[in-house]
Order: sequence, then C-alpha cells, then structure tokens
Amino acid sequence: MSVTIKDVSNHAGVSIKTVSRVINNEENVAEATKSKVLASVEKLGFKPNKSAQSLRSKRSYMIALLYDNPNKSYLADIQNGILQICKKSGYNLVLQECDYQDKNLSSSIINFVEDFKIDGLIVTPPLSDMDNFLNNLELANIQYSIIAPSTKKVSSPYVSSNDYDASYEMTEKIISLGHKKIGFVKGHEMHSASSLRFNGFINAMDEHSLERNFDWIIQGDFSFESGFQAGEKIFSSAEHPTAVFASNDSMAAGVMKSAQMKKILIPDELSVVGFDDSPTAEQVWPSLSTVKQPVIEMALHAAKLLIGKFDGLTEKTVSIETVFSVNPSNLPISNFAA
Amino acid sequence: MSVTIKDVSNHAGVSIKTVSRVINNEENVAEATKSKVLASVEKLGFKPNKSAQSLRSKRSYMIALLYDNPNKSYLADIQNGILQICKKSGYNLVLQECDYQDKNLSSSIINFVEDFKIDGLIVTPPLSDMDNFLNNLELANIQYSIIAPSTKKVSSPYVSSNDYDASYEMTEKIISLGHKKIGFVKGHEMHSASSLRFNGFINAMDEHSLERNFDWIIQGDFSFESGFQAGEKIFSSAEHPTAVFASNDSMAAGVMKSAQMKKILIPDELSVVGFDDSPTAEQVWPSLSTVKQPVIEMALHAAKLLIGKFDGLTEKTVSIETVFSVNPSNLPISNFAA
DNA sequence: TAAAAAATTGATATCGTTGTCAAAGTAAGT
DNA sequence: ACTTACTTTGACAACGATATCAATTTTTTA
Repeated sequence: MSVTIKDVSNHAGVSIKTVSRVINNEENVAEATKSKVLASVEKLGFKPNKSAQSLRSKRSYMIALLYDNPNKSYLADIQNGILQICKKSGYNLVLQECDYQDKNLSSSIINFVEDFKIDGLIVTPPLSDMDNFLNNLELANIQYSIIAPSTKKVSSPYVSSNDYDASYEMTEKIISLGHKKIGFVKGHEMHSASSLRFNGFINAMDEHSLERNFDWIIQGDFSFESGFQAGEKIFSSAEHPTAVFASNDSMAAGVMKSAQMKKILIPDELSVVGFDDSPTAEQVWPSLSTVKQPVIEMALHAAKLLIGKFDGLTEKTVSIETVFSVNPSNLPISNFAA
Repeated sequence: MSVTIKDVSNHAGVSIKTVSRVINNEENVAEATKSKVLASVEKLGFKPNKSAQSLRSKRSYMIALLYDNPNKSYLADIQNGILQICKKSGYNLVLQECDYQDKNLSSSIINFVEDFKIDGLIVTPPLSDMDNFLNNLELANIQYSIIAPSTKKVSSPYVSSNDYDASYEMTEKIISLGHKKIGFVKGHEMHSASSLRFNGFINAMDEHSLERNFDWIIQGDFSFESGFQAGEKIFSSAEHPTAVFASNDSMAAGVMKSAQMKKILIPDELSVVGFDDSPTAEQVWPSLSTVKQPVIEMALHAAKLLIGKFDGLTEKTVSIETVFSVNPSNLPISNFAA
C-alpha cells in the first residue's frame, strides 16, 4: 500500500536502521549515506507512519489544550496562538475541556495523556492556578506549560502577564483624567488574575489618596450578567462613581448596559473601562477603553516553550512575561479634571 | 511497565486473540469466557494501547474539525457541541485551521488525515460550500460530516439549517410591526448561508409588495467593520430605512454603532436586527433582536452523525435540518404601524 | 448416532517503526 | 605497523495491539 521505511532501505541500499537514523536526524551518519537516503525518501515519497512511531517511541506529536469555561473570544485567541506554532513544528492540537471542580480531574487528565501518548499540555486559567493539579501532573512526569500561573515557583515553563501593573497603570490613567470616584468590578474568585487586577486598582487608588468606596467595589465572575448586576448595585447607591473599571470586557459591557438603561450618559457622566480588548470592547457603543491583553502572543509563547522542551528548538526554555497595553477608546472623551 | 493484552490473557487463561475479541466486542465469544476476561481486565486495570491499536487497525479515535476564520463565538459553540459527543464516545477532537483559498487544501488535508489516521472530519462553512474539496475527500475515502452545506447532494451526512425560512420569517416579523423601509446587510459572498438569508429577505419583501431600495442593501462580509461601513452607506443616503436586518450579529452591531454615532435613536427611530444570537447580541445596548441559530446543537448532531458512521451507534446516519428561532429583544419596542 | 454446520478458541504472522548491541570500517596514537 | 578509540552500519528484537486461518468444541441436521 503505502511506502515504508523498508522500501526506502531497499531503494537506498542501506539498512532500515540507517534510514531511521536519517529521518530522525540522529548523529553519526556519514554525509554521503545521509543524502543517498534522503534522495530515496524524496523519490519514493516516504512519510513515517505516525502510529508506528508512536507505538515504539511513545510520542504522538499531539499536544493538548486544557481549559475550563473561558470566554469564547479568549479561547479562540489561545487556540489561534498555539496553532501558529503547531503548524510550524508539525504538531497537532487536541482540545480537552475540563471541570476544575471535578474531584478526578488529575487522574482523568493523566489517563488521557497516557492513553493517547499526548506529548504535552498547555494549561490555562483557572486550571493554571491549581497547584495541586499541577503537582500531580509533575508527579506523573507529564510535560506542560502554563499560561498565567498564580505562583511562579512551578518548575515548568510558564507565560505570565503583568496584570497587576496593567491594572495599576490603567487606574492611574483614569485618575489622571480627573476621576476621583471610581468603581471596580472584580473577576472570578478562582482566577489569580482577579486579585492581581484588583490589587493594582487598590494600590493606585491608595497611592493617589483616593477613597475606596465599597458600595462601588463589587464581586463579579467575568460574565456579562455579573457585570450588569454589579452596575445595578453601583448605580443604586446614594452617589454614583464617574468611572467604573471592570476586570474584563464582558463585565464592562454589563456595567454599560446597566448605566444606559438608567439613562446615565456615557462618556459624559460615566466612563467605563474594561480589560482584555475583546471584540466586545469595540462592538459596544461607545467603545470601551480597555487594557489590551496579548492573548494570542501568550499562547504562542506557551506553545513554543512546551514544544521546545521535547524538540529542543533553538529557543531556550525560559518563562516570559508578556506586557499589556492600554487601548483608550472612550476614556479621553470624559475628562472630569475641570 | 503498563499492563498489556498479554498479561490479561495469562491472568484469564485464554489466548490474546480472545482478549482482543472481548475488548472489541466481537461476536462469537462464549458468555463465560467473556466475563472471565472482563474480570481480568478489571482486576489488572488493563487499557488498550491506542498507538498499537492505531498501527494495526488504522484507527485513531480522533476526529478533526476543519474551519476557516469563523467568528470566535461560532467557533467556540461548534467545538462545544462536538466535544459533548466526543466525551461520551471516547473520541478526541483535533483542530485544523484551513485556508479555503489554499490551492493545496485538499492534498494537505488528505495528508493530515492519513498521517494521523484521523477517523473523520467535521467540515464547517465556508469549506462546507466547496464541492470540489468535498469531492476530493470522498475520492480519498475520508469520512466526514458537514455543517450547513450549500448543496445537499453530497453523499455524506450533513446538518443543515433553515436559513432561508428563518430570514423570511424574521423579515415578515419586521414587516408586521409596521416597517416598510427596510435595509439589509449581506454576509460573506463565499458562504452559501449569505444568499439564503438574502433570498429569504427579498422574497418576504416581494410577498408583501415592499419596495427594494438598493441604497439600503449592502454587501458585507460578516465582520463588525463591514457592518459599520454598511451603516455609514445606508445612513448617508437621502432617506433612512426604519429597520436594518444584518446577516449576522457582528454586522448588526456595526450598523448600530454607525447609527448611534449619527445620533439616530434606537429603537425609536431605527430597529436593528441580527442573525446568530451571539454574545454580541445581548452585550450591545439596546440588545439586538436576532435569529437564534442552534449552533451547538448543529455541531453536536454533526459529531453524532460522523461517529455513528464508524461506531454504528444506535442512531441512524441521517441528515437533519435544525431550526432557527427568533429572539426578539429590541424589535417589539419600535412599532411603526401608527 | 454420524455427519455436517456453526460457534468458539488459539498459534502465529503482521502492522511500521525504534532500540540494542555487536560488527565493520576509519582515524589517531605510539 | 599495531593497538586503541571512535565513527558508521546493520541484523534482529521489541513495542502492543489486530488479522488470518486452522483447530477444537458444540450444536444442529439427517
């Protein structure tokens, strides 16, 4: 049927082991033999059988993405970034949707990896915050790289982002425009990014000696609905803030809806700021000012780090920190400095 | 290391072939032997090695999703639906991002399937509209199921939706509220759904003897930006429509932005209607009236049909048509019947 | 009850690679 | 020229399952 390593060895007049050496780029193959073999490979159109390789060498050229209920745009961006690297390096991406509350999460993932000989995992929040889970992976000797881990002590490569700094900066930006009464909507409690973003906000407020008003600081869960509810609470309090900073764009859109339903004019009476730079940020009107999170780039690096671990790419396996940038759309319009 | 079929055969006192028969649910195994073997399997915690199975039987228990630049929410829903079935049936989902304009699309996909012994494909728009591509898959003897094909003549199972009817109905609904001047934003030219939706609109207009105004019928490409541009054109014409029906939600949001920037009041002066019921539809304000496309359900069925083909599930391999429903959010408010 | 048919089982080959290890060939050191 | 060391190569086993096909047992038929 299809051409095997044996056909190549016959055609090139060498042993199958030598062919194997060549296609695996092993050392100690004479240059002449190598090119002879490569010629035969080319001529016959030989492609190694992945199943046989996998059986013998216990590798699959598959990596898996672990996620639990991220927002759709985030998920798509993550996949996009990973796939860019996969395409270049000949790996494939398998999806694995998880439930972070599942008691058997560790064992089911370990089974999955062992069953399918998955070469490595890319772990996204909130799973990346579960030290116990990561520990179990480590014990099972599973390779992985992490996106936005809470602790940076893990021995595996990770890609982190400066949530704290970005939030601090955005808060300062809001303050610099003259806002003094600023509300905040927190993200899902399980995500370490939530507290980082909140701390950035709080510290910037403190630094500028602005009062924290806990009527305006609401716990959300990253969903649009929770943002809307937060808005309902904030705008039902005695006094309104002039700006609300939500920990992601969906919640910011929720806050906007709440404000708009109450006929609060945006951006004249209220500035709404988000986090992520998701499609929502531009599709609502007025567009959200938001912190641009380089999700695609983060995922891309995470994939690079992971694949670099087993393929020994040129790039060193080091963790990196990605940088947010501020995308000011509606903020500049509302200036309360006067 | 791990327990193999041989260990089981020793433990149960039968041949490895018999064990193989049991784990593959083959016929002609005595009930007694079967339970004896199953007991040993249980006892030893045996799990077949997928790589070995794949090598010998040329199956991988992997299916792949083919897509080209869908919107993020659509992609996430599709994946969600497929994964529900995958989890139940023990399959895994591999992502394969394509470029429908790639000259080598067919051959690269065929290579991919053969290399990784992918059991089958799920094809989404606009790839599902490319008859030539589907034909090539067929010739290569690759199993697939299609979401929203343009032609229903293909021999493979498909899941279609009643785009035409839904669009027709939505248009009638708009008309029934008293609108006579209705604009339309068309979808991407490559997607067969685009023309279906447009035809539904046009035929409903004709049926009700309403004039087509080609200043208000704009070609879009499903992107937010194209919707915005369409709005700019529509609202710069001498007369404005009182309603605009966009072929998806992103474009509808774009139209809304354009209108809002021009201080056109929604829903008082203008109704904007979308298609898909994506997160955008609810996150903009006022919320979009939209046609709910059952994307998750469609993907779920597509996966069922595909896996049913090789696993012989109870369900028959028949194609199905899913049904849209109307989600009226801002429409009822603006009634121009007066 | 014997022969024929059907159901059940197992010995062994096989899928297409990589791993082991020893043999052969080459270069270097004395 | 003669070890010694290193590079290059190949024969064959191994990975862990399924496939073939014949042997055995059981059931049916005459």
